[in-house]
Amino acid sequence: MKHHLQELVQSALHDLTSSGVLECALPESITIERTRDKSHGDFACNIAMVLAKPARSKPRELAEKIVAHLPESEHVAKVAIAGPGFINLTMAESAYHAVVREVHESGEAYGRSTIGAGKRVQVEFVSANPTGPLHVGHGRGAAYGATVADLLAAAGFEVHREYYVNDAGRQMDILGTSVWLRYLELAGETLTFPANGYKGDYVWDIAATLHREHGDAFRHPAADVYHGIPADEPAGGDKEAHIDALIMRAKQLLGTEDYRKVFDRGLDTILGDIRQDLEEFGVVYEQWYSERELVESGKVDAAIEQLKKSDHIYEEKGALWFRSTDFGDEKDRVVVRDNGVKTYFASDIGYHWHKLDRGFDRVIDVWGADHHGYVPRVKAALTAMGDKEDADKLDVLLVQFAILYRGGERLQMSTRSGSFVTLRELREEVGNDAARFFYVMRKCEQHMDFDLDLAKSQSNDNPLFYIQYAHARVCSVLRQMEEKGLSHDNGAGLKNIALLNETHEQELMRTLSRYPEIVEGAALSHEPHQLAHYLRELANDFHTYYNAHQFLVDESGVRDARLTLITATRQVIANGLGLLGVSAPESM
RNA sequence: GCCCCGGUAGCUCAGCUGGAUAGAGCGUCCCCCUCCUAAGGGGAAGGCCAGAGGUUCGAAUCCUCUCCGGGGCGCCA
Repeated sequence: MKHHLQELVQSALHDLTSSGVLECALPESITIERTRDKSHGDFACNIAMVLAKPARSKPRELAEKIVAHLPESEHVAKVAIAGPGFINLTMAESAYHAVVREVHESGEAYGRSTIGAGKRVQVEFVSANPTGPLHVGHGRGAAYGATVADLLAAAGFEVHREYYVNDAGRQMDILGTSVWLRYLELAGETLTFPANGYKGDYVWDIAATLHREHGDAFRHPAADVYHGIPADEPAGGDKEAHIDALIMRAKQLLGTEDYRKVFDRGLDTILGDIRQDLEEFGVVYEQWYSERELVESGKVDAAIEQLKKSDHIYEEKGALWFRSTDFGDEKDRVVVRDNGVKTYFASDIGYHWHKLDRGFDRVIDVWGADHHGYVPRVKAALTAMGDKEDADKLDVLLVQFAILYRGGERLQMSTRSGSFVTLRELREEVGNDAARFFYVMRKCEQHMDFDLDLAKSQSNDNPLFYIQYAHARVCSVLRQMEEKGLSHDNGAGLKNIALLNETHEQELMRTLSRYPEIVEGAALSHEPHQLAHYLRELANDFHTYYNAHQFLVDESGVRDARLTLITATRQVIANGLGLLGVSAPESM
């Protein structure tokens, strides 16, 4: 609908320039907006005011010329010039009738577009270290990333969803070592667990499995394990040095092969749990990209070489530094530590370099807001290795924290307090639908208060309930219809569509017509909350209509037309909820 | 100290790529079931858009400064 109007104005402008009446450059796109106030028609165009200055003309005079050249359209009922020079357009009722027809013809595809033109977009999200189960903070990134990806797909982009698995590096070694130490305890050794180790119950579970499968095969006397290890923090030492030494000892005593077995048992268990958790949450990936494979393929080294070649690497205090300050970062960054170990940043340079190499037109990273300081250095590396254009292909979307509330009380989310922290627990408490919906109800850069009681409530305080109820109500009406021995025919409904002349019906049709614009806008701006808010409005229009009018009336023409309208509404609600990863129940 | 995000109705938030009288839900008050789910609907009250400057035909929206919240600034990942 909007695109149609843009074309009309475009054509008028074209006429004016080619006939020499208008002598100035035309803007790339013409802004057509929905009016806030119905007395201004359905759409407003500010083009006359925008062009007034370059065309050295008065806005209203220019508007008159444009209006005079607007091509005829069966869908436009009225054109008026108003205020400082707005061109107000009123659509014919037939335009809205056409929308209802289109909803039924397109079905699940209504709202999808081709504006993405098949451009390849990679969306990388969650990517939590597989050192423990996902917590509620990851949940927001999961819901947000998955929805952005689905919206982009609906807008015609070719989307590649990816999880970057940090299955290499020090944190994973700490996990492996933690598992081994717990295993030793289960095998009967007595030891003091390191302050910096992973203390969650899941580590015990993994250790138990390991012990069940391998018996005492990996057992070594605690005295040997701790011999010569520097003191831990509680004993007045450095917890980092302590755990690093234990990792070294584990590798030494177990040997490469056995260490890998212990390590992989931890990794596979946790990663399997994460995959299952996400899958149950309706979050699926095209690819799980392994950091270990990235490192082993030599891509990280190649990236460092590339930086060396272009003279962006220098050595200082035994470490290798990337001169990121040349590209606007606030300080230079270490890529290889003085002990020869590559930093996480080094892997990330290799990873992002490879991302661009894979030919994506755009690359989106969804990160927690606490990583914001990390953005300039990754962009710096991409610029250093390629050019500014490469770095510009990367969009980093930062997601702020969610704070959980229950009974008006803020929940402590520390692991220690034992109060609920994992995504799985959240899903079990409020359900997948509410979790998905509430996570994306707010802009990602907005700090979010997640009210658990609200998410569970069955009333219109709860926007999700309210939307799902609208869907269920339509289904209920159809069930009632069958009970009355009536039947419904969309074809007949569409033939009688002009009978829908109640204000509530026109309102509802207008809202339905906005859906494609909402999906497109939400996709391009990476803002799922726009869709969530829209669905609330649509549900509101429906509930209002439901209260004001009876659908199952005796007159079959009106009845068919009304049922056609409400089933179209049901379709749009289902489509919208589908994009948010939420179900559309037939009864509640 | 530097950087990022936020500050809009009593509460939670939309609106922010500048547009016409600033919106929604909750809460408060009033009203609506002989009728398809009242698990719903309608209406009212409620605002110095944190503050001060600037840009312009026009600013909640853009720029600068100040104040108040939250987060981040490792040879951690």
